[in-house]
Amino acid sequence: MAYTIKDVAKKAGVSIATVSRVLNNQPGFSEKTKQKVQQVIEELGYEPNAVARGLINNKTHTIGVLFPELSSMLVTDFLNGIETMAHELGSSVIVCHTEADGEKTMKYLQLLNEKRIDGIIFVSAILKEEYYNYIRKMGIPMVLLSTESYAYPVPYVKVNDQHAAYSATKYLLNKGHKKIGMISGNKDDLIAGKPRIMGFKMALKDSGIAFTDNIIYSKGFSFQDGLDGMEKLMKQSSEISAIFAASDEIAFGALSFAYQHGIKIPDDVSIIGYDNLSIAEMAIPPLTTVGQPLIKMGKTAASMLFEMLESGNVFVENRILPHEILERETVREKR
Amino acid sequence: MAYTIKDVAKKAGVSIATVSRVLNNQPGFSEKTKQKVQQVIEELGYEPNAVARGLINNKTHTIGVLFPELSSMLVTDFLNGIETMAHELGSSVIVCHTEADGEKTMKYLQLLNEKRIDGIIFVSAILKEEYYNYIRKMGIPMVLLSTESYAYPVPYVKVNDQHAAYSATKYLLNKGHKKIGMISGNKDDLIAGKPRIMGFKMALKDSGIAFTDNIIYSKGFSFQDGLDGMEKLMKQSSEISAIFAASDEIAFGALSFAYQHGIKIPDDVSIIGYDNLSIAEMAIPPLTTVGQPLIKMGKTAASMLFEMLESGNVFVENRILPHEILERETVREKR
DNA sequence: TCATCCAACGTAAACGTTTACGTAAAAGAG
DNA sequence: CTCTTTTACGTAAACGTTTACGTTGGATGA
Repeated sequence: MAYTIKDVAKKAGVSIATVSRVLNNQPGFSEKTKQKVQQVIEELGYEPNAVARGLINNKTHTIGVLFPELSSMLVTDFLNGIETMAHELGSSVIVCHTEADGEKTMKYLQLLNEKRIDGIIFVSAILKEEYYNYIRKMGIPMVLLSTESYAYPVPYVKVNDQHAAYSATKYLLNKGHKKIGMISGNKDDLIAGKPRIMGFKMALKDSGIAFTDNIIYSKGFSFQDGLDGMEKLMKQSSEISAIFAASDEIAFGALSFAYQHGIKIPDDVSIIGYDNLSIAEMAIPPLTTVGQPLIKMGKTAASMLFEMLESGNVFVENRILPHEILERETVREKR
Repeated sequence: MAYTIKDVAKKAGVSIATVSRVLNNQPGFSEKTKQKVQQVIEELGYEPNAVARGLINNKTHTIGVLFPELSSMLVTDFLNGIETMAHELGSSVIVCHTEADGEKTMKYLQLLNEKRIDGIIFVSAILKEEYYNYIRKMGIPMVLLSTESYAYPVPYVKVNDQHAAYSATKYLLNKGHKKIGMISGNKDDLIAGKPRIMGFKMALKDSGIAFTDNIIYSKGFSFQDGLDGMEKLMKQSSEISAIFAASDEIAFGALSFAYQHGIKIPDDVSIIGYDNLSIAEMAIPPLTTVGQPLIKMGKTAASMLFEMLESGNVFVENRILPHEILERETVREKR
């Protein structure tokens, strides 16, 4: 059994209150007793029980992070950022992966509630009414990462998807491309799907390019979607010279399809992705992409949460982090 | 404030002991009171406080996972497996990334100790004496994932690296290759480095092929190591027709270098990787590799931990999971 | 010198559970 | 019908902390 504060108190010849006081550096003890107590703590290797502390302080120094899936490559960087910041601020993080399943999500929320975590970061999924209501009842702060809620006042950290998509498309236009296609994600996805499509369309329109239906609508943002999307796009509008892929994984799929069918990238077709996953620069050829600052986003989400925790405010400013175009080798100037 | 067991007891007109009994399904209450209590619980939306439970039961239903880094792509799948199994068995997982830093690791261990977690999974790093001693003192079970300890009796789950490397090399040999090179990881890494080198050498030897120094020793297992390794290897022994890369990331680096320098894969040189990361099949061309069952390994590590927790044993059988060769398109028969 | 104040503690209640123990009533045995 | 056993509870202690409150003893002030 681990030593308790009582053991320390007895051995140091003081009361547990005094031990607690030096532990928490609260006034009410002399230098001499401080020395003595700390010496005993050292000797015994005593370490306070965070569970007991949590019970009385109503604070567990633990936050929960809800991911729809752990297989996506985005989460690694998000988690990295979150964990780094949380640990810096003295908290631990519990990961949950909900598989985008409503029932599972509720189970996780219940679990996290029972564990009395201090706050929640909700990642890359839509915040359903059921979730929101439950978390409200829990009475703890929450922030959304890489998603936002139109229905509920929950602070979020994101990049501006529409703007980023606009930039990506504009980048292709500036390179002289006129016939540009897009392999989009799910157009019914109001967070990551539609805005990127909107940005794409808007850039074309602003450049005075007549919009010819060059958008392939996929189910998701996966490699397979890219593979399928590229096939459809090539069949449907073979004259295009550049493609905006709504995610890096889609871009990889497109790249793969191109490779399999002798389409040279970027000689025949240019491709720009979206996300800047760590593997983007490992692609062949290295993928030009509009990057989200993934780790930074994770860190930001965590600090927002702690800001709310400290201030006691239920809300905090949203953060729109800047995107950035990483020029690599999948886009070529069109003469 | 959330409701407590007292609120339930009062409203149901029973004592807190009775509420606790129906909560834990322990004998000592009638069907009628059970109904009543459950109804009140439902009405109030009461959920037990796991912190208080943890204090008295000395069990937090939380395990800790220590990763050296969260950026490697291996961890996603490991974490996925661990989290899935842990949640299935009613526990949460706290992630820690130590950045392979001794001091940080000790800090994390201390934190986990204070939080009174039930067990630890230690991933992909060497178990230093300091760590081991500390965890022993914590008095909780631990299992090693994708690593093992020669010095201490800690159960582990791994694939047989040497055997897997042997298989990979043999696979190349069976395809008719005679001049085979290897881009290895760190040869001083006794867990993931040396065994793979040994397996490689042994396969060559068993096939009666004179060993010519065709091994490039890298610092790690990264993309950059693959890029550099491939360059060195091509310079040093340009006549080789096949390469065994000690990790998929190294293989990606090699692929990239080959692409940049007009070396055709697999026409000029065949490459086999190691790990079977999810992105292996997204590579161009899709990467032939010897696969570790990453998710399965994570799940296995978790179940071993829970087996130890339930049985109270400090040890449990090690698990060597089978590897498997995934034939894709980076290896070609040599005529 | 004596009242006052403050630093330096100790005591005990509280946090929300679980559980050993006690007790009254119901059920069963003879 | 009485005695014993069982069922269905309630009471209170315990888990390891924090903290409000009370109690010292010495320093300070007049």
